[in-house]
Amino acid sequence: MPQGPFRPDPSVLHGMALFNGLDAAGYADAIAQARTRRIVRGEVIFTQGAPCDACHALIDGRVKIQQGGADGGQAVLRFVGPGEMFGTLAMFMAGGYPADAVAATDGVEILWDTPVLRALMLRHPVVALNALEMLGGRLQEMQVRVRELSTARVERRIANTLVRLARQAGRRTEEGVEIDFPITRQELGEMTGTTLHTVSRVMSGWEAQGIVEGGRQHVLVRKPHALVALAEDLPPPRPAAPAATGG
Amino acid sequence: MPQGPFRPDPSVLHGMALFNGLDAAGYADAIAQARTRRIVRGEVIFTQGAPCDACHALIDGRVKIQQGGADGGQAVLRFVGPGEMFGTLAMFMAGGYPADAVAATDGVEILWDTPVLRALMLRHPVVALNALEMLGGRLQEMQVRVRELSTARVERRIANTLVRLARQAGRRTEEGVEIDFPITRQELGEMTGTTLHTVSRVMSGWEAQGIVEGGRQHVLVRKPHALVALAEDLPPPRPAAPAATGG
DNA sequence: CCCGGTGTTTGTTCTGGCGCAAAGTCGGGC
DNA sequence: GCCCGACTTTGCGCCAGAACAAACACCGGG
Repeated sequence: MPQGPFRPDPSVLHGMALFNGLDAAGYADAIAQARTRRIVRGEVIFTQGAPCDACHALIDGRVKIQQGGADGGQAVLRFVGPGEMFGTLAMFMAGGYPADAVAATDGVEILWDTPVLRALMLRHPVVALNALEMLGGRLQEMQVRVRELSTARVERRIANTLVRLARQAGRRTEEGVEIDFPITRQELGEMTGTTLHTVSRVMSGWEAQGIVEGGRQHVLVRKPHALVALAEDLPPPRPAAPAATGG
Repeated sequence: MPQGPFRPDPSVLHGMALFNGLDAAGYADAIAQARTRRIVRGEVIFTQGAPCDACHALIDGRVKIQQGGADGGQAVLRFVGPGEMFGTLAMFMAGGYPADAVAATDGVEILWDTPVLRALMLRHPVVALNALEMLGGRLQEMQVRVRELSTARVERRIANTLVRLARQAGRRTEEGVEIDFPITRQELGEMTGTTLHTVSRVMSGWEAQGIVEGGRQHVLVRKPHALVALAEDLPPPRPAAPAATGG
C-alpha cells in the first residue's frame, strides 16, 4: 500500500522529547504544520552539504547518519531510531546538512519546514529548551566518543559501540540482546574508527567465547555483562578465583 | 590587585553570541543576575561529575576543558576563549559537569546560576535559540573530530588541531601566526589522540621544513598554508616542478 | 648563580591493527 | 534450484605509532 504525504496522527508527537511539557494548544500547533512521509530502505533522505529545508523526526524505522571526509573516509555518527530527531543541526547553522542520512530500514518520518519549527520555538520556549536538552545529550555522547577514540584500543571501542547499540536498538530475546536492524561489519567499523576486517576478527574472538553471535548484517549479544566488562576493560569476571592483586 | 566577586560592566555582554538580538531590557535582565570572578592560571573551575550550580562564560583568559576516562586516559575537548561559554552542557543534563575546566591562563569569568539562566531563556526565547546555535556549532565540531579521529592518521590530525588552534587563538605576527596561550606537547597530544612524543617528533619534522616553530609551551605557525595543505593531505605545494605523477 | 622541576627532544624496541589477498557463505532474484 | 553479488572470514606481512628510556633545555625561585 504505497502512499504519499499524509497528515500525521496527533498521538505520535506525545512520545517525542521535543514536545515534553507542551500544552494541548501547542501540540495542535505543532501537528498542524507537520507532514509525514514514508521511507524505503536504502533511500537517501538528505546529503551532506545540501541546503536544509526541513527538520526531521523518525516515527518508525532506522536511519544511518554518516559523514564523509574530503579524503573519502567515512564515519558513521549514529543510527536514529523511532522518536528521535535528525537533520536538526542544519537548522541552526549555515552550510546545509553536516552529514548524510540514509534509511537503514523502511520507515516513516515526520517533518517540519525549518522556519516553521523556528517560529514554533519562539512561540513555545519550552520546545527550544527541549531541543537544547536533546542537542546537549548528543554533544555529550560525541564528547565521550572523542575521548574513546583518543584513548581506547580497538577492542574496547568495538565493545562500547555494541553496548551502546544494544541499549539503543536492542531487542531482548531468550538468547540475549539482539540488534534490531541490519548492520554490516563495515558500518560497525565506521562507527568505531576501524576496518571491517578488524571488526570481524574481534567479533570472531568474542563468538568463540560465547559473548556474541554474528550473522550476515546481524548481531546478537549473548552475554551483555561480559561485553560491558570489555568496554570498561575490567578483568573478565572470574567465577571463583582469589587472584593475587600484587604484580 | 586581588578582589572578589564584582558587578559586571554591561558592555561585556554585547560581544557574546548568547545575547544576540536581545533588547535592552533583556540585557539589563541578564546583567542584573550575573556575577563575575577572577581566575588564576591552573585553577580548577569545575570538575567532571560535580553538580552544576552555574553556567559560565569567559570574559578574558583561556580555559581548558578536558574529560578523563575510567581507565585514566585524558582527552582535551577544547580550549575556551574570551566571549565563549562553558559548563553549559551540565545545565541541560543530569549527572553534573561532563568534563573538567582548568584555567590555562589568568582570566575573568562571568556566571549565572542555572535556574536563573533557564528562566531567562523562558522569558527571552531568542536567548534559547542562540544557545541552540552555540551548542549546534559545538556538536558539529565534535562530529568532525570524531570523523577525523576515525579516519585520519596522526600527522594530519595534529595539523588539523594546529590549524583550528591558530584560527581560534592565533595572534598574527610578522613571523607567522602564534598560539596566544601556553600549551604543552602533552596537551596537543591529548587534543589529537596521540602521545606527547609523537607530537614532538611530528613538529620537529615540520620545524625542519620551516612550517612551524616550537618552544616551551609555545607554538608559532610560520607557514599556515602549508599546514592547511597537510591537514587536507594535499600534495605539498611545489613552487615549480611538474613532477611525474606515475609511481 | 645554582638547583630542581617541568617540559621537550630523540633513540630504540615492539606490537596493534591496517593493507592486501583470497576464499568462503549467505540470501535474493531469475 | 542455480547463480550472482554482497557480505564475511581468515591468513600474512608490514608499518605507523605507542611504550620505554634517557638525555637535554628552559624557567623560576632561593
